[in-house]
Amino acid sequence: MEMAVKKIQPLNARQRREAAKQNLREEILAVSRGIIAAEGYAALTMRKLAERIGYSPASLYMHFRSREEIAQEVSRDGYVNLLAELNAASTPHRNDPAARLRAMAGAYISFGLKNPQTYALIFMEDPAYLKAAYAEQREDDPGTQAYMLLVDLASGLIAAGMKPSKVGKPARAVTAIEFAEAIWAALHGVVSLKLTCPVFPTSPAEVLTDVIVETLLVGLNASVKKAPR
Amino acid sequence: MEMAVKKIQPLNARQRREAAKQNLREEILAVSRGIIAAEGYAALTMRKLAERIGYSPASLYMHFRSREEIAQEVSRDGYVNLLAELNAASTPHRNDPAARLRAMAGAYISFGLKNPQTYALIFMEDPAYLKAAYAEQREDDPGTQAYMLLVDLASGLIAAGMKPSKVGKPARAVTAIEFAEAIWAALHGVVSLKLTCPVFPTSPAEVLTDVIVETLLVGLNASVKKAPR
DNA sequence: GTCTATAATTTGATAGAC
DNA sequence: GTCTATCAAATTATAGAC
Repeated sequence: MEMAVKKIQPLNARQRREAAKQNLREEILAVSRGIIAAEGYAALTMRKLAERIGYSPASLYMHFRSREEIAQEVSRDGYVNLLAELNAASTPHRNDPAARLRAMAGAYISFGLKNPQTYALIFMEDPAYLKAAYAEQREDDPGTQAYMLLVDLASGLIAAGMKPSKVGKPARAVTAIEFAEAIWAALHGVVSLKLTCPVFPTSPAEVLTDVIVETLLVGLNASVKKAPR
Repeated sequence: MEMAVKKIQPLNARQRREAAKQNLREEILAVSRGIIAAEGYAALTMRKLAERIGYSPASLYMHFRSREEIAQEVSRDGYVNLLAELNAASTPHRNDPAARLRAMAGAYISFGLKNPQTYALIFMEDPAYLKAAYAEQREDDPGTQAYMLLVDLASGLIAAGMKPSKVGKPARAVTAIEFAEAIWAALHGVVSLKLTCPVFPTSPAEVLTDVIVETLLVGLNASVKKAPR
């Protein structure tokens, strides 16, 4: 009985301190996400950030070493959301690689267009501050997981006989990693061009994506017909 | 006789002033190109620029309204070079659309990888200062010409029966502009990803380009076989 | 832990002497 | 046209009081 009560009791002083510190850290991140999403990474200044959370600029440095460390965390958070959308698009089409490609491609450009500033932070910002994040290459890193999901998509296409054209001389088969990276690059091109160029391309991102994906699929299907059955 | 001598005579005061002013303007641009090419647009500060040309910062404002105006000129210059390389790649393959696509794609990513900072200035920088340039849409603008060259490439492919897969619902044929922009976006994705991401993609840009271009070509060729002859 | 105050720097752009 | 000197405005980050 006593023990049960004890477990429900409020946190002790030390725990409360820890919780408060954790909460403030989370609030800093939440506000940072908001600023970046609305105005971009360049607009994330320590002064503005401090003002919005109701603390002084100096206090921020109790929770983060630097502005870049905040950017790293926000970036990681963006990867989490991207991964979630890619997973949601991928899951219903486990047994249909072509449909899976269409769905994931749509989810990718949709994410980029709906979260332009976050997308820019992750993929289009000067990458110096991301090196640390990439250097880890931990398996639970959401960016790594999104990457692996793309590789899995490419593997599925290849396994179904939908192989990209051979490349190089002498000609050799394309690996799943190369295939995945090629797909990623093409999609990234659509999103990033839309985000940076004010007038070009004139066509909607969805149309450009369709042109690329559907024409690639025709090319891939050509290899299916030739494959032994 | 007098007249002939007159024509050879040194410039008068006014002409010399004009020439000197023009020369200084060109020197400012040349040094700016160098700084941007070596260190990127962010490193182009008026102080550094003034120091390198041996004038004071204030003097720069006699020749350019602002830093952005310099960026516009350098950007235009980059377009001139890009256009030249695209033209050189295109010309030998006027009668072979597929070979022309391969050559132009190679020239495009080669330009981007060899001139990363200039490429970033043109296509990846915050585009506010480019709006003026784009707004003109003059026919002699090198950027517009490069764009039109791509559209011509797409037109050539389509005319040869190499049509991209239909898109939308109800399905409709892809226009040359959409096709050109899709190709451009995919190539831009390869270059820009290589320039901003330190570790991904792991595959060389040339391989990614090959995967995209060659697989697209298979898809395009599929439409040729179906075409009436 | 949080604050005030400020250091230290860098920037684009300008005023006025010459 | 060019210079010196400086403005005005940002920025990140820190020192020291409380």
